[in-house]
Amino acid sequence: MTTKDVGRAARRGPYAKSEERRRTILDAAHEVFAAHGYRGGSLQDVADKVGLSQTSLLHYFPSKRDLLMAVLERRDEITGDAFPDDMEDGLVDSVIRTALFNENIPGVVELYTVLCAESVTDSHPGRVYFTERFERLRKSYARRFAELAAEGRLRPGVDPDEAAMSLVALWDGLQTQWLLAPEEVDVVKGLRGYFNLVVLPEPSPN
Amino acid sequence: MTTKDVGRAARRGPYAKSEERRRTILDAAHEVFAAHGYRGGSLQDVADKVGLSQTSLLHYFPSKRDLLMAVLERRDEITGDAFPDDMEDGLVDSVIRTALFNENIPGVVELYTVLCAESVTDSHPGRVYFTERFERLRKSYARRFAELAAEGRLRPGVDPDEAAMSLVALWDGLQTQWLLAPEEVDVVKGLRGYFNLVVLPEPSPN
DNA sequence: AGAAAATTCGAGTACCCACTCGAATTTCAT
DNA sequence: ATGAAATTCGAGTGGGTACTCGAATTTTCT
Repeated sequence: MTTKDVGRAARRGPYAKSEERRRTILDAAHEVFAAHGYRGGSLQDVADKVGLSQTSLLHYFPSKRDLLMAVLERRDEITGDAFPDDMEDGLVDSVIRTALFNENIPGVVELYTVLCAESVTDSHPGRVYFTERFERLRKSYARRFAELAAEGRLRPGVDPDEAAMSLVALWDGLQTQWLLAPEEVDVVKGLRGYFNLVVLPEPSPN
Repeated sequence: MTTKDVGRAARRGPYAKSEERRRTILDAAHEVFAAHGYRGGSLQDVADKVGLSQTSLLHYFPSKRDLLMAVLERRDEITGDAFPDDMEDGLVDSVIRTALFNENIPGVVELYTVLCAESVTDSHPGRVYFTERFERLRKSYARRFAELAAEGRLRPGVDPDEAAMSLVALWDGLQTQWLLAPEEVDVVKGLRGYFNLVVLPEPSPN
């Protein structure tokens, strides 16, 4: 027997198309939550977008809350920011590259921005996700800034922890302004400006 | 005749307690929208908090949208940030003072943060308010930074417009992180750090 | 005091919400 | 092929939503 058979029932895995269906649903939910927020978006909206009944949707994700959590996990997969450490690039280059990449996926940025602020409201299911995300990001960037400091490439007087906190804040704030006025706000420019203030140029090898 | 009398009707102003009622309702709506967002908060919640029927509430504010706009206007009155120019203080001091003040009114900060991000979603009634607010803030701060630059107190290479955009972004981003982790994030510290990087100390009068 | 206007509310409307239940249909391992 | 599991859905449940309507009550002006 390949699987547990409690009594005499034989469990069978999900069918072939199942995984693809789940991805389709997640993409639709991603759109809906980005456009209307978690509270403003409905399961019916998502089901309609997939071309599925609301009931069938709930077969894959047993509650709206579960759907949201899955969408947030998928967002992490798309952006790959769950592991901001394992880059070979330096801090500056990796941040700028991601920011440039984000310019092409405004929907993902919108989802992030909308849900992040919504999550500070009472008993929002995304609250833990964002709290932990910020904690992780601050720690990760603080380490990178500390490395730069050790190389003498951090401007004297700058605290790595504070720089990390500020970098995350600046980035998020710029994205919010960019979503409201894409023509007038340049996220990458703002981040470059901050790095120019904080990290000193690499010493020429003389 | 003191007022227009179309036909023969004699208009009478609102009664004595009316204005106070309106303020009470606005305060309750402020709380509700901060705690649950615009979409998540209901007129019933607000009415319950005031101790009024939902119908009576709609006598004062004919729609939920109107109520939100009134709340946003009231927020401006509270923080007085509609006129960030007419301060006698310097840019740095006035920003830091406001940030210190905000530490005592987390509810106002929460309302602002939640509604701002929510307003980037489809056809949100607050969208215009926040778009215009950002435009106004960026222009105002850019002028202040330009004044500093004229006095030789802006670090060389720093663009006033970019600094204004970044200051607003940093401030908002710090507030978001502060709401999610008040013990770990210090908004004032982050802002001071940025000013230390960007504006040079006043030349001693020798 | 009397009348009109402002305020209050109970009841109702039409609609949307997340979620459940039971049954029909499709897939797939044997 | 066949039977059991996975998938789908129609119908319903209980509840909430913003908002309307008509009438009762309270306030204010004359």
